[in-house]
Amino acid sequence: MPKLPEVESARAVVEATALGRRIADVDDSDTWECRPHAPGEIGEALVGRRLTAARRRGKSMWCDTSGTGRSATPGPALGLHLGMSGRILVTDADGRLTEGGDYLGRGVAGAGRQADRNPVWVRFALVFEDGGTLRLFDKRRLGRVRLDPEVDALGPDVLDVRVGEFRELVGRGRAPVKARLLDQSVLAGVGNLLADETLWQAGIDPRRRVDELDDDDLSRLHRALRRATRAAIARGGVHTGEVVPHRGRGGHCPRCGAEMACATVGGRTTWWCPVEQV
DNA sequence: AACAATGTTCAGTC
DNA sequence: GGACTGAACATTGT
Repeated sequence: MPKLPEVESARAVVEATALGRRIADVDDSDTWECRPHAPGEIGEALVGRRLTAARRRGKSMWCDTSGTGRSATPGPALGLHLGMSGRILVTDADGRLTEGGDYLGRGVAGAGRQADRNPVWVRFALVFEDGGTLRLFDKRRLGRVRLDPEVDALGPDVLDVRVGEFRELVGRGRAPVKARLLDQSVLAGVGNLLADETLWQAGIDPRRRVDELDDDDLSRLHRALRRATRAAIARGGVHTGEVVPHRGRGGHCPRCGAEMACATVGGRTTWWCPVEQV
């Protein structure tokens, strides 16, 4: 379930395994995943080019592309949004995974490592001249592939904002604090689970309006967000959080044992500890 | 078998 | 008119 940490892992894999390989063919036939492009449009723009960089901002990821043999002018960027269930696999000429080619990265034996590789879930693919591939598996089909994605509308990446800027961005307005954390135009990269984990660690009720938070609240929130994000990246996913596994009916706060509360906040299912989060 | 879940987008409301 | 809310979207697991 890709959130920022998974996207960062995928980006690192693409950077390590897919750059510099000449694109010989493109499967962009899935018109939903590749909307609003027509079939063949992405292929036409990319064949003959190479990926030159893999970038990420929040949960958005994209690759820069090189010129072709004829022209040195760089090609369009290739946006690869993983949505909710997207995974990227890179293979070599023999069809084997290139070293590190699983988005989970090294050393993480996540559940579904094999399960999510059903061929029918390949929604987009690059075929390299050397016979290898870069494939986007996306079970739930909420991902998106597009040329020159709009990334300017996104706020700064979670890990790039320091306390001062964080207070300024998050403290503005009067939305519930969780809704603000989820707003990608304010801060890029926080998903539903990471928001819950962060608020639990900071001891803040997700329904609190941001204009009711003081500097100390915002500082704690900032620290908790950085900590939760880095931990999730290091461990290979948001699901490794401290409180995330206790979301769900009958769950209890892993610190105080109180029964977790549940409501819709910011349009998303939200779980929190009604005792410690105030 | 109906429904919850997930992130983004878009239409709508205040 | 900016800030905010809620539903739609596709698909699958429960």
